Amino acid sequence: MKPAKEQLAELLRGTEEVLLERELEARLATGRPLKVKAGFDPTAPDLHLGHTVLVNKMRQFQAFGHEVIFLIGDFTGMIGDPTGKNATRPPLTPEEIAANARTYEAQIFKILDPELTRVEFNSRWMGPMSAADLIGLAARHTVARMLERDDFSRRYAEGRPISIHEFLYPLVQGYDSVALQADVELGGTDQKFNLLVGRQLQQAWGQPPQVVLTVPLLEGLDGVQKMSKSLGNYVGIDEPPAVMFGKLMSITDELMWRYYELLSFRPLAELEALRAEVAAGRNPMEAKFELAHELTARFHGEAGARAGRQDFDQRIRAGAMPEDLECRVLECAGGEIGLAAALTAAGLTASNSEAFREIRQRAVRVDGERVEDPRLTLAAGRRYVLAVGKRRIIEIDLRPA
RNA sequence: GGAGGGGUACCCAAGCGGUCAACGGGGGCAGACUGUAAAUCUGCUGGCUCAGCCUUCGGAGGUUCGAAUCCUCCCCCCUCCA
Repeated sequence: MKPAKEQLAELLRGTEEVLLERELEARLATGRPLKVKAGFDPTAPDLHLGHTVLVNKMRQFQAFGHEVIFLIGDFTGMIGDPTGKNATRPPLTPEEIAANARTYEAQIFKILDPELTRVEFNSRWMGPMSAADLIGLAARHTVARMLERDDFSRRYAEGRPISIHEFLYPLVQGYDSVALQADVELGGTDQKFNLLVGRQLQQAWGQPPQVVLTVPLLEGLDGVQKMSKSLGNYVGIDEPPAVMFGKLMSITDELMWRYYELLSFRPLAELEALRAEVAAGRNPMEAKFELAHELTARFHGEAGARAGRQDFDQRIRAGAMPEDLECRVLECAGGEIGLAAALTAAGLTASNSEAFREIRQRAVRVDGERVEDPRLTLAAGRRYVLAVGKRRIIEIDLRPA
């Protein structure tokens, strides 16, 4: 095992906060493998790059020889992390949980070593717990401390309801640390409160309190809001290589460095050197290529990364026609169809009005030829390649109705 | 229960009787340029059979030659007091 100092330096990379750093250093110094826990919601096994910031941190611990515990909160999943608008969630069936767990494993084992990863479900110890046990657990925490949580205090102050069961979520998550005798718990910054409850409960059970290490929430492709599927600014780790590569190439130069810091496995010294090269005049695009390559290769292998790069070069840089153009059959009455109507029917524009606007802006091409006349019609009985701008392109097979 | 403020296009936000399909910003799309889908500049951003027409400003009525703008009722949000 590497010296504690060296481990610590790596572990602090991209980390938001460590409570307490000296405790972490002390435990690393013992030289024994630490139990490092991170919890995941069983209902959303669809990971994107934002989630992998945490998984990457787990990987670091693993690489240093520590025991990483991937905890699936199947029991806490019944509660749902308090948001103020939830009711108790219907419990997932054992089949659903098993299926979600498999999905998780397929995804995280692209980052973590399956041999060295312990997968746990908190229903293992929470399930058998009796009502008396639960009361005993609840007795270890006070309402005042619970209300320290932002979410709760705000709702309480505003007079909005807080259900008793919502208090159980942090308690159960905290008790997981007791059950596992965790040395370290990892989580996003939004998890800080829950992680701290773990420390407190461990003390109540006579265990040394776990070190809490939080990682930032990754900004999405827009560079502003946190990455999330619902905002559409995400890169899913199951997305096809070409899509993943392309999305990563579309980020701003500035955001690229943030992604390097939080997502790349390249050593810090190397990143500093890269940054210096770009500052000295090297094309940032090349640095972005390297980032896109590394991340795409992580989830799709070297071949996938090369394919992504190739797709990008052909379609975006050279502006070449894609090989496998989607072809859609369109029928038209009267043997011909107005270009605008055809664009809309083909799904390239949202409305005829938009189609007309695009034509007027000289953005539309038919068979590669730029169209100037908004009233152009297409005769049925052959195929056309329609394009709006560089990215929206499709082939249609126009048939008489 | 009392007092007041507000609901405008994807989001924020002007407008307060005609020149409003509705200022401005964000987002989105496109064009130019380039180092890529980055940066910058420019244009567009309700619908249609598109040099013309049609329907929008919480909902329903009304006044008027004419309303997002005035009146009535209704619905919904927010702030302060009890």
